[in-house]
Amino acid sequence: MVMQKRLNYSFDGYQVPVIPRASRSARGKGSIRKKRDNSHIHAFEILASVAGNFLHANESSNPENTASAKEADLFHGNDVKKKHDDEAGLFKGDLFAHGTCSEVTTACVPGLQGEHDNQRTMDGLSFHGSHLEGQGQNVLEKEEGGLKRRNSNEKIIHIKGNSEGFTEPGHKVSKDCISDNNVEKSLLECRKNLDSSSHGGSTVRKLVNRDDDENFARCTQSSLRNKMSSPPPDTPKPKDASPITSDESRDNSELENLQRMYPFKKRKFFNQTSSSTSDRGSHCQGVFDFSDTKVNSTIHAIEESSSIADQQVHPGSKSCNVKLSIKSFKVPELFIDIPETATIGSLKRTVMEAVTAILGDELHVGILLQGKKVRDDNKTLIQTGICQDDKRHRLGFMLEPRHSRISPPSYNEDPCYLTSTPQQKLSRKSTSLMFQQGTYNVSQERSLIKIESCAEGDINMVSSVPDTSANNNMSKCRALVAVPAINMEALAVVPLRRKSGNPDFGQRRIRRPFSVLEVEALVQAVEKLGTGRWRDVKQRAFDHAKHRTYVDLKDKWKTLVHTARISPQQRRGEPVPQELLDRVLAAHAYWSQQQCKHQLKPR
DNA sequence: CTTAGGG
DNA sequence: CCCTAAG
Repeated sequence: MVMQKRLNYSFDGYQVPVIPRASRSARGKGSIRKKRDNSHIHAFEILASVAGNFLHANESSNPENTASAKEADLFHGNDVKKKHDDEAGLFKGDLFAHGTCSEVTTACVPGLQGEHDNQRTMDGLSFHGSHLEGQGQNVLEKEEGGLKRRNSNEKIIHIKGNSEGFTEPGHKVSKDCISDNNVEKSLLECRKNLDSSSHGGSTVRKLVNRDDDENFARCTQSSLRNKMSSPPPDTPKPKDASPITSDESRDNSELENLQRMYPFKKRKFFNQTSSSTSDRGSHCQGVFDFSDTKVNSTIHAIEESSSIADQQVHPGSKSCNVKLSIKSFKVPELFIDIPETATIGSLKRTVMEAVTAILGDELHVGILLQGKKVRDDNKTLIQTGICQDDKRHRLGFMLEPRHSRISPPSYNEDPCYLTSTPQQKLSRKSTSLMFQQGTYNVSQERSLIKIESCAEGDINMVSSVPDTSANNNMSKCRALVAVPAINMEALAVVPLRRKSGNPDFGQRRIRRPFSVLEVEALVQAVEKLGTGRWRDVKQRAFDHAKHRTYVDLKDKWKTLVHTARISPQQRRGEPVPQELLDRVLAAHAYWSQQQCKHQLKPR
């Protein structure tokens, strides 16, 4: 693995402009898929194929698996008759034939981290203490506040303390399962490993894909799927779980962690057409800076109209309006750790993601007066002491989870407590993002997350006071984000559905570009199955990628064919290796021909 | 539910 | 990606 120099950017606070309601809703219409994808998300996604980048080298070294060999098999008639053979047969020598997974990396699964030292690589995301409430948190690293890295310095996103719920989905695969020979056996082995959650031993390597749950082709297996998906997202974890060191608990943790793994990269802003930015929901809560209590009227001016302001004015007092102008909300300091080789686009996305991590959806505003949270929504401004005279020194706003129920700190469940300072020990549970069966949803529980200093509590929160405590708190609210140098394209966006709304509330699915790995998997599957069996292709190579429907695959193939035909200059997006495109054309030509033959001479 | 294609 | 006619 190449060590890449990383650049660190630190944002001491991130200004989040107050966005007029009208400006959001990027995608207003479109209908959300009416039918739910029945496939379930699997935390353990196996990459059955190798990234295109690795293909060349591997293919050349292993005659048995060379593309040419396979193609010979595929495109020279012999295999045609088997077109509709049983699936088992199809697994033979195709998907896994291309290259070997020698380049697999290991997912840095929270909870596994530090436990499996034998894992070759632990690339992935690592979040300290933040999320993973309850489940599996016991396995979180307890190291104090630092970013922990495994091996390479890449692909690590570490949110320190404040942000929660983001973990990288670990796509792992046992190397054994991708051995050159006996693919089927390997497959079984793989499944077995997955099923048993690495009972087989610590030698299981995990292949990770920084992408979401997407990229990859995996060892699809229904049994696995069932297993993985069976436990309800909210299945309570055994609180009295045995020490993490036990394989079993580790496995469980692993499963759970994986289940809740959520790519940091998922954005969740733009969705809902008609919702306000602030009610999006967040993974954590932030404290923000409130500028002026009374400023000239600006479009941002907030008069006494909000919940608080709507209250009746204190009887007897002159009803004067309090005008507030929140120029921007400030997000806690963000640390970005990104390779020098990363692109500007990557940096932007990284920052976006970091911000998104902090400002999720379903947020609501909290009011702080003189550092204390004003909990009574029914009080009037004047009753509360917010009036023109207050100026800015006493009023503060903060973003917090919508249903911020602060529960007594459960040190057992919240890893965060292990590393937090007393002030940071704020409720931070149920923050994990999870995949719900059939849909990419963020756990609703995620709304419980908060950023330390922003927690509900009477800690001296922030606020507007431009000095001391605010700064201190701010410094604690940092998010350190490391980003992989590559594959940023794979950072897909995930649709976030409003918890309140009808999930099926028409919404166009977010665009999730295919990664090279996915393309590779698709190509391989199509080479083997042909272009008219998308259902099978899906099952074969994208079985666990619930967000990839067979229609998507068909569409992707269509675009791949198109892409392969146009000049490289005209191509956009993450470049697809020419080798793959060549295969696309070859396969396309081959299967088109087959189709013709079939039509002309059905029998 | 799948395919196949146009949008 | 979406929408849909067809099978």
